Amino acid sequence: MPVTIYDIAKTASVGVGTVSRVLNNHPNVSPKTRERVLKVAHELNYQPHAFAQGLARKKTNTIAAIIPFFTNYFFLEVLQGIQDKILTLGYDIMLYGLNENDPEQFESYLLRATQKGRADGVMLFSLRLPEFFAQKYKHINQPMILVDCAHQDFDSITVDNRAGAYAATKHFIDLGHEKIGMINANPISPPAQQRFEGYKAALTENGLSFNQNFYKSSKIMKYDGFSREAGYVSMMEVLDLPKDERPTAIFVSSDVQAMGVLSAMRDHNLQAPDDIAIVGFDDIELAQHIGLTTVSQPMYEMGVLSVGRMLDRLANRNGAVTHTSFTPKLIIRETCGQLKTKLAAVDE
Amino acid sequence: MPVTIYDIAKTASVGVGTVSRVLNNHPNVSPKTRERVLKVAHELNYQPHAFAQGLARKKTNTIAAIIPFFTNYFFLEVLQGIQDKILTLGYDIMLYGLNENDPEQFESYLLRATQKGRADGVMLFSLRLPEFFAQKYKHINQPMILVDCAHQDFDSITVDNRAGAYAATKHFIDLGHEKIGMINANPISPPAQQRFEGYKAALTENGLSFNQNFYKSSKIMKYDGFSREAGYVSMMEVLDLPKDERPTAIFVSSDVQAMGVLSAMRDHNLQAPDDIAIVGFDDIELAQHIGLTTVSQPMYEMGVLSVGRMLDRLANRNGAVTHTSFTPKLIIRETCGQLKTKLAAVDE
DNA sequence: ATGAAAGCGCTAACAT
DNA sequence: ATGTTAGCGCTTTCAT
Repeated sequence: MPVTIYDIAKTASVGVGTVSRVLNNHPNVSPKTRERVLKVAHELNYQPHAFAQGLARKKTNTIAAIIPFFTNYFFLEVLQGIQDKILTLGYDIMLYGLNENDPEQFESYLLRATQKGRADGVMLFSLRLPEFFAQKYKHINQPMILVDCAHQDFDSITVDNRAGAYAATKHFIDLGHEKIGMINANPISPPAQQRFEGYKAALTENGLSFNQNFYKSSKIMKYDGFSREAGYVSMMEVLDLPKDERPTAIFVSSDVQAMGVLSAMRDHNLQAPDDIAIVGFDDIELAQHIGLTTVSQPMYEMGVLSVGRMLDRLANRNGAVTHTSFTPKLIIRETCGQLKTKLAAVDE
Repeated sequence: MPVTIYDIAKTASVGVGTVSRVLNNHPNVSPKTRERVLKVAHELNYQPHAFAQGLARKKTNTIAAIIPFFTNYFFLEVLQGIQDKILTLGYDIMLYGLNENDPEQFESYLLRATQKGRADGVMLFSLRLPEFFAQKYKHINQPMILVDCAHQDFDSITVDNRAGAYAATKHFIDLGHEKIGMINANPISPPAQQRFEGYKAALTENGLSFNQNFYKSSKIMKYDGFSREAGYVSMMEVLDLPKDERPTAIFVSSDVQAMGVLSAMRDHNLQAPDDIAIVGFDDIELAQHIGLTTVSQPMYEMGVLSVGRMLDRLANRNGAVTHTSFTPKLIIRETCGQLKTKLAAVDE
């Protein structure tokens, strides 16, 4: 039989109110009754009932996290940041993981996460918030933090995709490349769009012109083109070009795509960086293993920060909406090659 | 102001009991009142309060999952199975992710997950259950399912590590290898121990003897030796041997370790399978990318099954404890090489 | 400082 | 078939 505060009250010969007070560190209770109650509580091995507490306090101490599993390492690392931080704050995480980019499932999660008495707030990851839901949501008294996606009416934490793409492309330019291509995911996805813009800006701001032949967007739409297969297919298109019409360097909009790109090259007996230099985006764990130069996002930090934002918001519902953007970092490894003039000296 | 069943009752001119009955599909309510109540509930956009329901029903409809994040893809895939299955059953997942193999954090999670009114059951992944906790837990009326770990007193779902290791080793034998080594994680970990047994059994049952020089267990203890670094260090030890005293094939106890093994080989200008053939274990996503032959576990299925077990157990607390073991499958890719006699014909 | 009692929003037993 | 009421286990106001 589970022990309740009534059991404690009876054994300690006090009222339940007093028990509740000592358990919650309320000031108005004499030191000796406090001590006595605490002792009894401990002896009885008392544990508060989470749901009963939540109901009475009108607070669940739970945060719902809606996360697309298919972002793999991205989500995994962000989640670690969240977990570490939230732990110290006494909150629990309710997980809603999307296996597919399925709008219906997404909506059912959204509904569930926003159900009364389920969670104090919801964190949404890498998912475009449907506008109709955004409107509806604003009337619910429950904060929502957007991570790796944005909407003007909600707090968001993102990464500056444009800056990352710019840095990657600029690096190629600094290395002496002039024929710089890009293999993009589906440009309908905001990150893909932003990365494209960064790429193009780096080109034009540095005296190079954008060449349509060097740019391929994804033909495979699964995961918005952020997939190995999509990268493979796009690279095959590039390799269809006569050798001297090909780009000498390619910025790929994600590391998974870069995997496919590298496979395609291998199938043509080509190597990076010797034949074509490659830079990816994301810095998934794999990237390190294969020496892929890429753009790294502070995922763990983003997770930590998002929890901070959530708690701020929980404490102050009416503060101004904030948008925080992290600047990603170029991680130079092998696949981008070195200064073109030195290339002859490079061996694998 | 959130709408409650009292609001519905008032508007529909019925008692709250009736409202509750129609909302819960109880039989004793006339079709027309049912319809009326339903209509009002819909118009008022009613949502039940999760915690209030839980308190009254003495049921949270939540399952706690304690998962080591550092198992990466293993956990990710299992989690996908769980999520897909649990979704169809109206349960939610409370996530407790371990970032490090930290016993203290583990215990605090265990405590939290088993707190009254927090979750109806807990699923424990890849984590050795401390015996003292197992004893204590048996008195709690809350089922626990063990996944990828085992304890005689609790339902468990595991993979037959021994059989997987046997299959991997046997494959080397079939390929004509005679000097077959193993690079193991920390043998204190049950999976490592079991994989070692399978390796040894395959050797001795097929007329080969176990050679201590060909066997290395992990010197690096982080993650029980299931790490890239541990694999790297162990392989370096192997490569310290004179060339003709080295094994010609090595079974590695995990894919992450195999990554390190491959790096070590690269640093010695060696290649798999040409110089030394390699087979891993786990079939992480990476394995496919780099052509690593490995042993694959039905992770998604295990997740699905674990949820099934949990619900069975929730429905019948006193049924006999079950232990289910999946047989893993050898996935043949490039790093194990082909029949030794044909080797000359192979080119990368 | 402390006890009694009224909620929190729901379910379920008990009347009728 | 339906309304009323007593919990579920806790917090918090209101007396004292």
